[in-house]
Amino acid sequence: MSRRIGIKDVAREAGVSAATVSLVLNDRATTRIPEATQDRVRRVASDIGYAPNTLARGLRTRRTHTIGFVSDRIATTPYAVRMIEAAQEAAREHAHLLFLVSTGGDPEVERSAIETLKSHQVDGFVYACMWHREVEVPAGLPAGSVLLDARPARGAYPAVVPDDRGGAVAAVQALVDAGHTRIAYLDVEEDPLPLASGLRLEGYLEVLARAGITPDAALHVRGASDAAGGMAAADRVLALPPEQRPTALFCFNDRLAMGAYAAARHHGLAIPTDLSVVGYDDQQLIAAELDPPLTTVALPHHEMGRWAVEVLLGVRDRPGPDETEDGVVLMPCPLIRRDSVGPPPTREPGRRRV
Amino acid sequence: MSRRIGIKDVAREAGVSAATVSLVLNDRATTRIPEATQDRVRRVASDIGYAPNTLARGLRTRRTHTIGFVSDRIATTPYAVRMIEAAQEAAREHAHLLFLVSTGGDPEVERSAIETLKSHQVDGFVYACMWHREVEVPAGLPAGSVLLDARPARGAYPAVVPDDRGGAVAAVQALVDAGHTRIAYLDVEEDPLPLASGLRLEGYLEVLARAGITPDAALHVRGASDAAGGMAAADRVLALPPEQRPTALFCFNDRLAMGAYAAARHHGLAIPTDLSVVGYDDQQLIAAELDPPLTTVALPHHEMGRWAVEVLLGVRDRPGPDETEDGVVLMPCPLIRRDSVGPPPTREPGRRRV
DNA sequence: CCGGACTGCTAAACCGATTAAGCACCTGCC
DNA sequence: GGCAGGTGCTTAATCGGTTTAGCAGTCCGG
Repeated sequence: MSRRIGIKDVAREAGVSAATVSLVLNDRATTRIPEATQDRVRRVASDIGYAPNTLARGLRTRRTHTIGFVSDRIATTPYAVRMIEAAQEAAREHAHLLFLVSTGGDPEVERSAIETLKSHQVDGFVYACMWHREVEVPAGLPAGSVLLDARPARGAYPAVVPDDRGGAVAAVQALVDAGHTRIAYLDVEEDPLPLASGLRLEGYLEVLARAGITPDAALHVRGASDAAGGMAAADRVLALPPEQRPTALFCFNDRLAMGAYAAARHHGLAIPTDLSVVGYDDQQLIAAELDPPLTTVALPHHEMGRWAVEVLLGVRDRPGPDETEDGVVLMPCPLIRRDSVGPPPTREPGRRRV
Repeated sequence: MSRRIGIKDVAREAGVSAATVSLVLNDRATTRIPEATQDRVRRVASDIGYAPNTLARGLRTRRTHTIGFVSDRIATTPYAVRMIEAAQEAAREHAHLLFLVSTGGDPEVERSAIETLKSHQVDGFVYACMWHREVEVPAGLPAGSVLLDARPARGAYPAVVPDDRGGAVAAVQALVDAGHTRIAYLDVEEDPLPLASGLRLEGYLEVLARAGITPDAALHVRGASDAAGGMAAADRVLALPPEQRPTALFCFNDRLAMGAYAAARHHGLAIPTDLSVVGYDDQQLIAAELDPPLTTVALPHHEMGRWAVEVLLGVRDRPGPDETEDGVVLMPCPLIRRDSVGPPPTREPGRRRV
């Protein structure tokens, strides 16, 4: 193959200097170069199929139009990937390219990935987690990097996380609004507890308090973060004596909710007639497929991913202090209403199904 | 911030020329430069924190150590993302970085993404689909680009797709081995039909033929690609008269299988005692969470992703013609044995459950 | 007719590396 | 003493652009 077509070729063909071509194609100092010349240059450029070499340009301008997106994992939880998709989309809208690196959470890999990206002269970094976490920002991550689904243990970085507390408030409020007063929280059991666990608990308690409902410790149960754990946990609260038994379940996530459905079935309870259930995460594969479809709270992965690169590129104003908590912005988690919430049963909590 | 540390700084500090530094740090022409000097250069480089500028190097050497990964989507099906993860992992192992672009399948976006990536001088392209498809390779995609989960409609490109037919063979064979002779295929209903649908049907029929089982057209049913569709389709075959009713279901995917579980429940059939079920895709969220856990066929996303970049980088030999079909390599789909397959019921297909 | 301002460009340095060509010095041999 | 050959580097060109400074030429006012 012959040499790539460069700015010089355009210059020669158009009968001007390379400098002029550069000025024209970058709309620089445009006043000084007459339209006629500009048109000619542009015509020639497109005729001979000129394409700029971003490398060369970046070398000179020190802006490469690339972003390093470093993430602990990418494929753990299915929908967190939306963050990446949204980040890439936002990057594309602003003519940037995303370098994707997943480190598996290994600090050494992380460090070396950051160095590599720096040597590629990325314009900035997004440091993402696939779970809402507090992170020790890796040494070497430049100031101004933005944190995604992570809050910095120390240091000031723009950061965005889901508003787990607000999401829980919306979920539990929906239950209260439907008339429930005995609402259980099927929490997750993990070591260490995810940040979201405590935040959602706060939201849960906040709504109860506002509604004048005294929290019942027996209604806060924990289970492993899967359907089996959800089933076991739900089973415990559903086995309580009738007057103590909850009429609604707020589940830490959709998998627990899936287990709760199974437990409800075993107890002969129909959803939402006898028991209302709200999940969290809005995992389509579960939430939409369950029978009945699960009312749940969605994680704003898309919005967060977009936010991160827009802030990084400076095309979105960083929020004022009122929108943030300790400097990290809380992205709202919308309640997705489907069919698993209804009013509490009026009398006996339902008859057995066959 | 002061200027970046460059090769010249190392040169000055070590008392040699920039050329020497370059030669030493790249282990070039090493015979001509004495160990003492080399050590000194390397020491200085690390002392003053020299990091090479990959852009400058790439400009000169015409190798940027970057790969363009362009994909129709990234977040549609959760586990397909593993392809990206594996591709990135393989790239990292060979000191390459991945530019991730998702185009949403829009040809115009695709075209422009490819141009952008070219202007960034990527060393090569992976063109990926999130579903096994035949694709019209976009104009502008250079020869030598590798196709991932896609087979080219025309033109010769290295390409890898899952061996859907082989996966179906494994699945149905497991059923036959368990003793089943009446095996239904719960196929997907979509327009157009995915390639996988036909291939898995071929595998299904192949096993039946080998086992001397005459296929029963009534046992090949289609449903929408979700739990509801699976339920409806399963319902149809389970409602057949006892002597025609299948004792095992091979499902196009795990979501259909999930629906089949529900249908089985409605018919009072226990899995695997009364009915055996095999899925496809191994979507953890479904397959592992179902009760009982679903035996299914896994898509080799990880292996395919890795294959693509290894072939692109020339570190893996392209397969001989025996491993391929029309020049595209078929990556095996392993059967994941869980608990949804058992021998067919001996007499009556089970009593009603309470 | 001269000087200043404006117009329309170009020359050349620069970004940070790689690399081909070659220079200066030393040694050894005839 | 002269020359070949080896050693240990350096010089300078190059990759493909951007950008600053400034050069010619023209116009215009005085």
